[in-house]
Amino acid sequence: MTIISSSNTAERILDVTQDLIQRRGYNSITFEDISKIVGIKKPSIVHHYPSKAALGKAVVHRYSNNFSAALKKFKKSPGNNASDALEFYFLPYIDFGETEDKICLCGSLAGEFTALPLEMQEEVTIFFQEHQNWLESILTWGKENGEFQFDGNPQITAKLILDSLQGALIVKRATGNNGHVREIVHFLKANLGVH
Amino acid sequence: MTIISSSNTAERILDVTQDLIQRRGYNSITFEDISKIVGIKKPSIVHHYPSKAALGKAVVHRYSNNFSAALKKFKKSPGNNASDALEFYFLPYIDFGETEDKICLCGSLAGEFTALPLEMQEEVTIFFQEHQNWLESILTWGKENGEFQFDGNPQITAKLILDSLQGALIVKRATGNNGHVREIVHFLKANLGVH
DNA sequence: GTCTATACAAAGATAGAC
DNA sequence: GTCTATCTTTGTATAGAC
Repeated sequence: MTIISSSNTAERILDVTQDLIQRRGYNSITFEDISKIVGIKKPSIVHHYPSKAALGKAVVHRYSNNFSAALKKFKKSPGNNASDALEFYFLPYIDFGETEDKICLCGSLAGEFTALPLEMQEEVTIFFQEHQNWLESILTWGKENGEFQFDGNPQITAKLILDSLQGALIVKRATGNNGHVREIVHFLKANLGVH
Repeated sequence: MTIISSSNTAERILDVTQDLIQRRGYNSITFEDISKIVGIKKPSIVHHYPSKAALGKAVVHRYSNNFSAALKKFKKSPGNNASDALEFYFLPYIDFGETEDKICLCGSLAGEFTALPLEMQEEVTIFFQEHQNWLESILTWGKENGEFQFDGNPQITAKLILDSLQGALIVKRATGNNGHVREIVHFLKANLGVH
């Protein structure tokens, strides 16, 4: 067992590809775009990832797993309450919303869902299901301990939060309104009775 | 001035292209895809629309204008109240949500926003701004006459409604949950105090 | 207004040297 | 692990006949 399990280049290819998909989508980017930014030639990408679909799948898989691991870890950490967890969940959306043109990786891919290789579709589906479930568990937790006050059940409330965050990112980018995501987050919190 | 201002083929090209973009996005579709469905050859498309960007712009422009005209007309019609108007607004989203894989045309394009020709970006921007404004006016109307009860101002509430509907469509398609959009619409109405 | 033929560029991918 | 060279297919677009 080696300590370094993958070359630095393989990771950098993932980083650059993820960034490009978040900005421009999957179908419009090419090996040429990626290779120029990484500073290698096209066949070097193929050496690390045998096809564009394989590269795409690796990118979503890493993103989804990193996200899930962070959520799971945060929820289990002692000293955090439901409000902290929700605040933690909002952070990446706020960050993306403050860039010029970045949206959630899976939000970007969901916009082209049916034009995606099947192996990528599967990863995107899992991402949204996990996020719905995690949010539902946080809302249930916060409602039971009195941190949150809201009508409706935690499941549909979780869906509304996820949908509105994903929607906020694409609408924000298309309208150029930099405060948009932050406003939505603030409004969602107010509607849960937290500040 | 002629009664028939464009050939039937030109319209059918728009119809097919719009449908394909709603299902698969802009960058993944080709003249070949469109021509096969319309039943003509590729150069015949170019005869009607000189470039893919011009065709794309024509599609968004027609969609956005038709949508705007319907909204404006409905609001002005005698006998309609704010609740009717909101219900009217939800209809296309519910319809898309009940298809296998269709989302809002502009939601689809917003997902690839920065990979779109500039002339298309401009149309998409206008679409979202007009919808935000129309929703805000409906919410203001309904709040003032007592039809709606909600915290927060009409502007941010309008944004939340638009964002959550757009987000609901992409999340619904990616998760395959057919009831998703209908649930969100029901929840949004409940939170405005209407049934 | 539609077609055949074709130009031209770009894409994903492979072979094989270093 | 990276490169040059190349293959094959596909995409947008043009020319010009019918």
